[in-house]
Amino acid sequence: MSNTKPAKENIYEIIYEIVRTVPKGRVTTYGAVAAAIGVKSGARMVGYAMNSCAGLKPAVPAHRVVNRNGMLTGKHHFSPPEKMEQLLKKEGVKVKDDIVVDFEQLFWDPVKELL
DNA sequence: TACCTGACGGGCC
DNA sequence: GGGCCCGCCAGGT
Repeated sequence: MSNTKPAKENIYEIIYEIVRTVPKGRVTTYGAVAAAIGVKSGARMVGYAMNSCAGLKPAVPAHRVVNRNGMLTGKHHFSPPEKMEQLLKKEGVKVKDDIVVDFEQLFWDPVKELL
């Protein structure tokens, strides 16, 4: 059937695809990705998907995904956790105190781009 | 099988 | 203006 909504089995793949669509030097939020997949208030699910993307190929730039406050809440899930801010800094994103500097300026809305 | 936790967000008091 | 609570979905124990 013309399922306008993808099977929940693809939800994770959709999330990974969107996260991979984030350009280098930019960052997005869980809520933005959740809204992009059509799951409102599903930010939790997005974060959970990130945890499942560890060691997944192709690699998902989960380090470009931060919470609404621009804080690297999921850095503790990296190995080592410093890898997250290291990658961000390496891409030109300034991170201080586990928070993305000028986050709103580097914020990249997948919904806006996908539209 | 059922309960609880978990990378969050938003609304309400 | 700040703090607290609830809601979402899935996976693990």
